[in-house]
Amino acid sequence: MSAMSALTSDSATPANAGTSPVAAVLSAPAFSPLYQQIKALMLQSLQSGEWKPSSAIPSEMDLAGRFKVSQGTVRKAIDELAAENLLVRRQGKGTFVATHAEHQVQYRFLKLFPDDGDPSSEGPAQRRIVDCKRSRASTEVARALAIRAGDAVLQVRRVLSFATVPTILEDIWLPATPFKGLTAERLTDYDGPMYALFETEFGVRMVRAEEKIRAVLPDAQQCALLKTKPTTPLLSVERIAYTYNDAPMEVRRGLYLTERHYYRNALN
Amino acid sequence: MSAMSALTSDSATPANAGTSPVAAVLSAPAFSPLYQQIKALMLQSLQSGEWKPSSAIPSEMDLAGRFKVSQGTVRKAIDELAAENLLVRRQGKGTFVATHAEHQVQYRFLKLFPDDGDPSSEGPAQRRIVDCKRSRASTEVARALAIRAGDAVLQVRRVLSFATVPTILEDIWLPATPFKGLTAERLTDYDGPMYALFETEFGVRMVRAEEKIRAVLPDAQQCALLKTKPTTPLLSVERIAYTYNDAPMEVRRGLYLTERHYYRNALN
DNA sequence: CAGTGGTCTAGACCACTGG
DNA sequence: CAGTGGTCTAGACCACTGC
Repeated sequence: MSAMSALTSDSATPANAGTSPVAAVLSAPAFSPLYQQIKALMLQSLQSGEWKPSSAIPSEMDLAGRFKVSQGTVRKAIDELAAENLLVRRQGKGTFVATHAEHQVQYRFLKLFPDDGDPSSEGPAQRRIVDCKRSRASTEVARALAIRAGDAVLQVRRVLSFATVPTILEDIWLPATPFKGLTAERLTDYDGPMYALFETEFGVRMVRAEEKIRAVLPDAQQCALLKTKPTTPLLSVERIAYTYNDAPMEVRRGLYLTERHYYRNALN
Repeated sequence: MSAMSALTSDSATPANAGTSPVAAVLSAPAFSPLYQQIKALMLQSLQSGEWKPSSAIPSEMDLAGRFKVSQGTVRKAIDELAAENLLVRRQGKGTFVATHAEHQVQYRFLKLFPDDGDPSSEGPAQRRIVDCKRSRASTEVARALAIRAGDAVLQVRRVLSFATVPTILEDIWLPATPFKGLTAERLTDYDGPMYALFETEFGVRMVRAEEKIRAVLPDAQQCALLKTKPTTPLLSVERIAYTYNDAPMEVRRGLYLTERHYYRNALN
């Protein structure tokens, strides 16, 4: 039964009934629960674009039928995807593909807050695109983006100001191929988080990121753009952002002025 | 049946069967799933010290019997407590109260890593207690610790060095009452994370923390302790650490030298 | 081998949303 | 009202640990 199922185990004999011959031979157990397999299949639907950002995915009962498993198993797969912020559950409405657009929780990856802790107190950020050009990847950028040194990249430089005070200077490197057609105009005209534009215009959804933070002093050019003195220490925030499958899709280096702001982090 | 149960709903009629009269009157629904109530009860056992760090809690079946609910409901409560790092599950062995002692994952709250990313490359940190004295809480410290300004606090200053290079200067404020008896000797002699000592000696377990990070320049005294120049920018890391119940139990201000290290953060 | 946590099922009912 | 996610149960079997 369920001969067409792409899954390892049979629905009539749950959970890899009787360790498979393969597993018995391999030194690595390679045991994978059913819900992990369903999760992997759902990830493919997200990655392939079958399920688009902000749209609803099939109901739990639908998916249970499609995958020939019980609702509870689908539930557990969705639970994990929701915990990773790939899906959003809304009781009574359905389960939706997460997005960087819409919602209050814009700027999900920006951890800089004004001293009073209330982002709304200073209104929306003013964004100025300083530069947007094609260039070639340095060895460092290439390594971070998992491409070859010298490959084409798009390079963006911008300044974010809060309450008219220049506060963030960012240099951004993007692989040229997925982001073909990105221009300064498009960045300037778009009203919303940059990652939302990446989703809608280029089908690239940033899923997670890692940041390395240091304290630095700005050089002359950076001082000019941020209108600071060369003796004012700044936060250097190096970010690598990843799409599905842990594929790096952006390198970003931010310089944060922390005289009236701080970088907030929660330790659990 | 189950007349002795401390829970809201009856095991024969699951999940608040028929919205309670109280809830119908109150404007706030005040609906709480069974597993949340079990979770709260388990939190009490942790908080009261009935279940001690690193020891095993009763098995899921035991708890299910004790609370007169099914194993699945207990499971969901434990799942959440494990996700919050309060419990640790070990298949085949049991569920254990998490601790800052033992295990590789020491220094869970320290996010500073050497440039090569491998904490083991530079060996264990050398710790030097510079000072440990009784004093009175400033208004800032008092607010953070939820005590009154002028209340007694313990103040600790220490320097951490990696590969003999002074790298972290920390000022720590602790409420005097729970930490009565803490001395410089005890801190110096103890071999392990400070939070592990807090657990074993004072029964205070740090559960989570929040950090505010800025870039600063050191003053003369800080320069002397870290052996740096006054023009070397440093990371200022202000931490408030909380025990159970979101009760703040420590304020800490760290100065991190980031010439050969970086503060790592994962964005999800 | 017994005991633990981990997975899976089938079915029931509840809470929430929208037409 | 139908449809969705959310909770709860009862029971079965699997994977892992240690005696």
